[in-house]
Amino acid sequence: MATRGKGDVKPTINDVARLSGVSKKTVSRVINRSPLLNHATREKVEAVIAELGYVPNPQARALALRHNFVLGMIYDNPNAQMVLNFQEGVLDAIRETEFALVIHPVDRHKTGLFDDIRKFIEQQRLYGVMILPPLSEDDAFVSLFDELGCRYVRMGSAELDDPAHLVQSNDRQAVREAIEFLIEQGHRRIGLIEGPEGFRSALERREGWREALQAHGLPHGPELTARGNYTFETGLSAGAQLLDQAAPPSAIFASNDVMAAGVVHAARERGLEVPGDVSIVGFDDTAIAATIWPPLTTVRWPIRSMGRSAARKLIHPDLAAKEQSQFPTEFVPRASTAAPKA
Amino acid sequence: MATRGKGDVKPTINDVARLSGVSKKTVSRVINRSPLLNHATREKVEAVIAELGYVPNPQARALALRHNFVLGMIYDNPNAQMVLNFQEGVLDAIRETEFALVIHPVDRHKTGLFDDIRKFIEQQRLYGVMILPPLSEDDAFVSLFDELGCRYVRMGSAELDDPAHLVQSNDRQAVREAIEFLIEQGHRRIGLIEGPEGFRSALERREGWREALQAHGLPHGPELTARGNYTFETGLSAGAQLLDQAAPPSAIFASNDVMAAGVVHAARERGLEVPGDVSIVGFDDTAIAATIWPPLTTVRWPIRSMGRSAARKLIHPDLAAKEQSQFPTEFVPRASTAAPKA
DNA sequence: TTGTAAGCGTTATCAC
DNA sequence: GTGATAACGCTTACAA
Repeated sequence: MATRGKGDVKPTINDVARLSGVSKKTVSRVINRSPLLNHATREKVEAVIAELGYVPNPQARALALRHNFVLGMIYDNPNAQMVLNFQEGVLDAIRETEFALVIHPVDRHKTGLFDDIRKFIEQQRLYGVMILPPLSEDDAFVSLFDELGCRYVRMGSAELDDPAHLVQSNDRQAVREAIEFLIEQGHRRIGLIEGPEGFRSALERREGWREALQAHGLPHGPELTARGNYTFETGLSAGAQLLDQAAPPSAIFASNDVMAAGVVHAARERGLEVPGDVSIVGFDDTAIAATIWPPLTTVRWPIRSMGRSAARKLIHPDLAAKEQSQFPTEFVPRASTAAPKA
Repeated sequence: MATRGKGDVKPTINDVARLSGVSKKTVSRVINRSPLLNHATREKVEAVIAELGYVPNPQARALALRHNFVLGMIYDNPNAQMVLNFQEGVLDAIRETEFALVIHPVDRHKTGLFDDIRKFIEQQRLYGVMILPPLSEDDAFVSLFDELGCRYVRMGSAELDDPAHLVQSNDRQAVREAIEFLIEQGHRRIGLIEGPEGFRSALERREGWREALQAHGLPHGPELTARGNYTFETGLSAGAQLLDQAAPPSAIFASNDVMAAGVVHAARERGLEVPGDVSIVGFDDTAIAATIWPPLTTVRWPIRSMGRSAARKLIHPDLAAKEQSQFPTEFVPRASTAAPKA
């Protein structure tokens, strides 16, 4: 294995030490930016490092330091696009750094979840982890991270933790604004496709819907809601449930884009025009929002920015508390909404 | 950092050796499944390992072995869903193993791409890498991997390498079958939205289209083709180009699903019914295929299986050459295709 | 079949 | 400020 090619003997710290006439330890000090170091010595060593093209061996450092320069991403999410967007944000942040990203999807319904995560962190000697909803909403994991002495950042839809350990959106307010928009267009019966039970995002989005309707004295009873689990199929069936009523809503807010796409299908299957007969609003602004017909009015969830920030908070723990931890959503009106017919 | 909690001193190989009354080396032999080992000794050591809950330290192994138990995934792809699917396949394969996955997106137009990849492999001391199209189509990378003594597997749309280093689909044949389907439905003018220049997949899919039409003596000239780059927007504009002609095609094959979604939009913008006025076929069968309206007829690209197999080939190099390296596509007829009107 | 000694390339300790 | 020396936890010679 690993038959390394030609003149491929990479320089080590010993080579640098020898050529610059100092000890290993001094070279190590240069690498680790130790403050107590003679300026001249540092420059001399840095010159040799540059000349040799020396790069410290991460495995050796990991062994000595007892941690790797690796960030972990832990998730169990039905929304693939969200995971991918977050991941891209993280990669934005670690580009040009010495850090790498290892991803660790889990099944939250499986027994042994805790041991699995513990093993992952201990084995990889992670520098820090990022945890995505809905797992991030469970404080028990935080205890685990603390016990393992592992930095962490949670992503969530509400204020789950202090700013040093959190990147969040304000889903409740975002949905409130979306519903206000529908009300201004003249809608009076506005349905809700709720997300899965136990998801904080589902709860926040539902409350946003409720608060807006309540503030305007509009109906928000259970006959106007149906539950899905963030998949296309459940959006389809929940949409059907709402549209098949005697007095169907003139607008429907679905708690994410794929479910909204399902509602569009449900409407079409019934010969209903979107937005002519029913307006539809989603949440996420993932790729499908602009891809389906009609283009979907939705709320842009700044997942990529959150991923970027989460990684930065882990890499620079000193700045973590100061850096932004709340990320604004943006309402994106497209063609799936219009004033109601009559 | 890394203030490790309570009674958290993890057992090392020395503890195991001491408690089982053998040398470190013998324990090491047990861990590495050395064949020349007394059965009784092995059992004794394994008992102690189990009792202690000992797990070898991967960082120490990495240092001694000069490679990590880490697989790398290198890509630069406009198709996020494809990347994610492949990634999930890889994760399927490494679950329950000691391997981890680190992902490494790159920009193929950036200078220093080679150095970037070289650095990535050397730094992480990767066990092996998987490389996705279009990068995988460039033999120059193979030379790099060989030079670095790094195992690799390429993913592609045609026969790019020997089976030990390849997971592939046969896109040409897959498209040929899809076009045959349209011809059987009665279509005579069938347009093509081609993928970006320099992509082998784009070429193979175009040739599949051309071969099928040629075999049936049907037109396949440049007036029936337009080029996109696998994005929604280019699908939209290329679709417009085809549909705005004096004699527009009655069916259009788009080289991937998102472009097909763009064509659907282009048709709608012109008041054309899908599939009434124009049938549309995509390629990939990613999530959006079933999500858009009407549900998209497409070719299922077995990306996840390919990812799974790629990882397996890296982990078990001895089996790599024997394991399947060609993965069958599947034609998925849905509602976006029908017989032409007149 | 098993053990001893010497690395692997870094960082930590503690003198000077 | 800087440098010996001993870790870190494992594997690879090479012996026995």
